[in-house]
Amino acid sequence: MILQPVYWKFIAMPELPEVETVARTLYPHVHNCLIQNVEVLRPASVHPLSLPMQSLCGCKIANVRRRAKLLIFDLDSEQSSKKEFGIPNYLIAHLRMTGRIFTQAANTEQGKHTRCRFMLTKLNGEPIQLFFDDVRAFGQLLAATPQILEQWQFWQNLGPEPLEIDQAVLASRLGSRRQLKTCLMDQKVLAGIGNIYADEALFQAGIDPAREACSLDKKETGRLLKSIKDVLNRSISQCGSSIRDYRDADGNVGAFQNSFAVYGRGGKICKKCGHILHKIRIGGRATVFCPVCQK
DNA sequence: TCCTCCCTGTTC
DNA sequence: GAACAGGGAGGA
Repeated sequence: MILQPVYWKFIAMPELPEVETVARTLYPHVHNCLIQNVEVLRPASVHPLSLPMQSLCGCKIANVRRRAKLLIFDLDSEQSSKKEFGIPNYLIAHLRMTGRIFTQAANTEQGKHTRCRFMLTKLNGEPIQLFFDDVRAFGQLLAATPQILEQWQFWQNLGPEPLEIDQAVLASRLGSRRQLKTCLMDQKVLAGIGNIYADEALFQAGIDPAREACSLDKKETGRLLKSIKDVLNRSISQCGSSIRDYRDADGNVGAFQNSFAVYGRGGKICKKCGHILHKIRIGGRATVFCPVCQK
């Protein structure tokens, strides 16, 4: 079944599992679509290193995939009509907090928070639109060549994908004395984990988020990696079902909240031991943990 | 290594 | 009408 745009356009706070889901569900809608025109409604939503968005005109979307929290459209640029701008190989979107990318009918008007819209045509000539909406306007689009990616420090510094590493790699990434949770959210250490999944993985592993990253022994590192992968994989698989559930929910757009053990549950009862969950700040971010279960 | 800022809708 | 949500840049 192909998910309709209305279901996945409401995903909030996109971390690795959410961006993965957007990539998978967007693919069938935009694969082989030709970019006919681009309208930038908020210039600051285009990354400073980006080629002009107009350079995307004439490019065909060959694939949609994820790296870290980035959504990447691989482009086939053979028919690019705006060669004077340079020819991009990728359109990359960082959704940050509230960014959303979704298709709409060709005659749909832009929304209040639409930052950029793309007019596309499918292989059969049918026109559709691709919207980039972003309430808090933190998200950015980047039309990039491989040369631009070489200059993009954030891209160059991205750590490994957490779903693809083994225990030895994780141990080597956690060598610093910084607080463990800060390290997990650092995209240079691991790519794709944000506040939600850091808290959830640390709870599942039973490890205190404020510990020094380098203080974990072998057993704890193994447990942490298992928990990270489990939380991410469960979310990726639940994501589909949660999104489908959304159809029946009455305006409640927070599809994943129901399965969180700690995130957003400060002051509530720990589902494992019944103790009150503590809420503190680590690295400037709200952090919820169980002082009994997490040592 | 840690803090502040960006941005706006929601909650208190 | 203030506090809060937070990823990452940039400065202390």
